[in-house]
Amino acid sequence: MKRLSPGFNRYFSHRKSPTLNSNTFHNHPSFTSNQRAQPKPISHASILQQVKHPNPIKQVHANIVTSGLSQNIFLSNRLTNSYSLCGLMEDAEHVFHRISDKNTVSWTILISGYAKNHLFIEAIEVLRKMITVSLLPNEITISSILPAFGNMGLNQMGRSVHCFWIRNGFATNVFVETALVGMYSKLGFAGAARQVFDGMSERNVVAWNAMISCYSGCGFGEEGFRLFNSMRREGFHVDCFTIMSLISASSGVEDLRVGEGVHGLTVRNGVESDQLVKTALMDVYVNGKRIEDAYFIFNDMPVKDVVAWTLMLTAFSSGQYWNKAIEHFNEMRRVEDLELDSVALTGIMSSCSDSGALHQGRRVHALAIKTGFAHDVFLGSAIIDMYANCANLEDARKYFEGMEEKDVACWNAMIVSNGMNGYGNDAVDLFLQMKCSGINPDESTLVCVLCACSHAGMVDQGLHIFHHMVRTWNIVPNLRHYACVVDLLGRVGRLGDAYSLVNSMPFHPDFDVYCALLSACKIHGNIELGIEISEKLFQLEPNDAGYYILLSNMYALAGNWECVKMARVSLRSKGLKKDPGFSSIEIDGELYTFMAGQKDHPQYFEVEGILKCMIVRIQEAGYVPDTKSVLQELSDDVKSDMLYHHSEKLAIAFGLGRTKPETTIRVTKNLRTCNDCHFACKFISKVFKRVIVVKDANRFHVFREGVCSCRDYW
DNA sequence: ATAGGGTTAG
Repeated sequence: MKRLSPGFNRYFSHRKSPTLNSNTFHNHPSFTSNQRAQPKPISHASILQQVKHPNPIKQVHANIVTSGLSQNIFLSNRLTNSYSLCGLMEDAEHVFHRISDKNTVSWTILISGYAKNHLFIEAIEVLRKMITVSLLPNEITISSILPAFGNMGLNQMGRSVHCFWIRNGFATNVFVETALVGMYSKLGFAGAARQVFDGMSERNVVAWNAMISCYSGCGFGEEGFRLFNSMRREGFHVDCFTIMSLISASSGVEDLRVGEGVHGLTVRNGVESDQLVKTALMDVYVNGKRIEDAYFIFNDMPVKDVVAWTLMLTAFSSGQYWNKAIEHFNEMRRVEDLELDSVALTGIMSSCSDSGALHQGRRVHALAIKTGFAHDVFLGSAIIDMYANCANLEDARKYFEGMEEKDVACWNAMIVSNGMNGYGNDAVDLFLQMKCSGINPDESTLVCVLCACSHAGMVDQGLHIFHHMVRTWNIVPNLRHYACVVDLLGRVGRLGDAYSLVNSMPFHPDFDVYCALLSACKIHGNIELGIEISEKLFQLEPNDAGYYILLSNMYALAGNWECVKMARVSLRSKGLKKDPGFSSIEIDGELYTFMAGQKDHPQYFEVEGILKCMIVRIQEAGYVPDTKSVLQELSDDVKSDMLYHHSEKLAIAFGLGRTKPETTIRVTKNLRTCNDCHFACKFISKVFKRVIVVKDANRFHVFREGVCSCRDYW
């Protein structure tokens, strides 16, 4: 017998210090009194059962071969299973193929192995081969293959296997039925899942959990909670899987009290120490924008894994605490034994993208290269997005062209990047190239191309692509697409066409559609239609601050200050707040964020003088404050002062003071930039001989020598 | 030998 390698030791987690020599198998704790009858197979098998890492499995494998036991079907099956469990499907296949008389168990192990490794097509293929050699799948084979149909959306195949099961008159089996519930749940057929569930003669916790998670996954969270109550009435013990399903049921509910209730349940059922439960709870609070509560749970975790760290990172990023996100990421890198993965890198990359932090983004890109993740397509699309969002289309393009593998998301990111910069023709070219390279456009592609056409005023092109994609790519247009087309038509002034599209499309118009129409009304001065749309929006969602603002802005444009006041008062009486506008600028790798009128900003003393000087200089060059941009009834002096303190101007003034002459100034704004700031930026670029890049919520504006890249069309 | 759970981009 060959000696096992010393590395074998550390894979025995349950044994403190096994002495490893050829006697190990015989000394193994699971070794029982029948050792004399069949000593070797049992010891090999029991070791295989406990070992979860590739190397010791290979050792045992070699040992089996050298002991002349390779034809033992029981051992070969176990070996196939061990390889499958640690993801080595090639080795599993290898062992499987050497079994001369494969039985149902051998086939089932291989099928379940592929399914567990999410190789569903392979799993189905093995099942097909199994049937061709005239072996009938048993109840375990069936429960192993069902998830494959669910995950692949293979509705027909799943149903036919379900029929096969019934036709063959197998006795009811809780595993198969639970797997059927899971399959129908993944396919989105909550009704079919419930039918199976109701027909079960025996139900265990797993079956209840599967049904509850089905409801929460299909968006029927309340039904999930109702089922949970029945489950408790019937006396079933709640485990952490139940809690996980309830958490995901509650994360769809806006009312955070539901989430808090589940948090309480978690504590009462003693599963609050589970790592996954904690992470899921963090997610509930993150979704409810209660980042401090999430942070509390995070800090309370005795062991923080990379997922928890990453979730916290994206929480800071989504809350626009960008510096905190960067700080958190740096902290994360210092944690010992915490390996960064592509998800973590993608998280920080998209944070850099959202904040316009180009230097930080470059650092993360370098880190991605160093850690070998630079070719991950997920991270790749985030890298493209980051360069493009930081007004660096050239680097986005360079990276994109160097990519070995591009998926549809990478193409979409590149198309949208061109669109945001106003390069409509390039965006359309990319779209055509994408089709030539064999990548199928998806629903987002259509959005990206339509936006690009819209920004560039390419109405006919846009309409053509819309109709073409719907006809030949069988893309079913959704509300987002209609909003893009409304925008496309509205921007160039075809308000009538836009309006009749809104009335004839097969959906009730939503926020995006009305907003597209409304902004067209604003651009083209159709106040009457604008007020009509604003009121519709207002009725749609009377508790959203955004709609009050829109309505009041429309009244302001019409000069109806009475109505403006009414809208503002009702806004305040409901205690609603609108999202404040802010602009950020990155200087020496640090982000500075300014809010409009924020005179208590730590850098305000530094900005104040430069700002005053900047305003005077551009006024000399012909700038006049556009007081119409202030949508409140105030004196012109007060209006001008408000305009001078818009967040973009504060950030630009700060940038002028902190950077060398001729350096490009890049500012990122969370909302759309106003008319006055746009007007002022042209003068600033000319007077101070600077290129100014303003990224607003919509697109890029590159101001150079008094002209903007958007050609005043946004 | 069999079923159910957390993070990321467009």
